[in-house]
Amino acid sequence: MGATKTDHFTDKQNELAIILKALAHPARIAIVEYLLTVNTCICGDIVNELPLAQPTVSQHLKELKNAELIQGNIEGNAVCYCINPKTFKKLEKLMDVLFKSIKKQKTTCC
Amino acid sequence: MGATKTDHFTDKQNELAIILKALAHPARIAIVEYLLTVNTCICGDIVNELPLAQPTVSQHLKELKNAELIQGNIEGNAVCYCINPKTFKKLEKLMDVLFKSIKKQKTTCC
DNA sequence: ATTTAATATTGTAATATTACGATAAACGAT
DNA sequence: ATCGTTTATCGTAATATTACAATATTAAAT
Repeated sequence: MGATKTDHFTDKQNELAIILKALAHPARIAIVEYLLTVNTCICGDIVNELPLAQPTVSQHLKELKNAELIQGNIEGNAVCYCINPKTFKKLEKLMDVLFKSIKKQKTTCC
Repeated sequence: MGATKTDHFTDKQNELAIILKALAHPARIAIVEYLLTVNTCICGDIVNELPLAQPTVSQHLKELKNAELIQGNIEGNAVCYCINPKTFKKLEKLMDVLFKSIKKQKTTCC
């Protein structure tokens, strides 16, 4: 016990859960929003922007990168980060299925 | 250390993170999807539907209820659950801001 | 009043997340 | 080669999440 029983759920359910989980932290939302305003920046810029220590920011960046929500390219001794629109589009599609289902529902509740 | 530093982020960032976190588990996505197909059901139906023990399902339902993604109405000795469309619409609006920003971005990356 | 059925809560073990200091690794500049 | 800059990783403490057995609660049925 303790670990999520991913085996028992569908691939789509697990995939959506992984992307949502990567976004489900205010620091990571802030990073994404920041990247959307500046388009591109190095890790140090994000460290300056957030009220968190450098290793913490680095860890959040790693999680966003693992979920493929962002991309990091090495530029000399710095790393240039940016949004990976592909994953966001995938997320949008998955969420759209949910949102459309909700709009189709007629009964409010029991 | 250990706890999320919610104080340092905006209300919107925290609000979105809380809703996403509530959805960011395959079991809870499965519950939401199931509720969307049946519109309304009692807790026991969800327990039968999922590969999880009754207390685990009850805990997931509580989290979805805390985030106001679902609603639970007492019906005799059973509890009738259903989707709360309001929160999903709020989520859709918050996500739409992100998705639109991504579409506006011209530069792919560094 | 007792029994049955449906949920919730409590307690707890296993695991995961969050945060950061200390340190390492990688590169450019001197 | 050494130094400064930038980022990642390691180690670790605090906290949160996930899961379930056992138990409690609630209400209907007998």
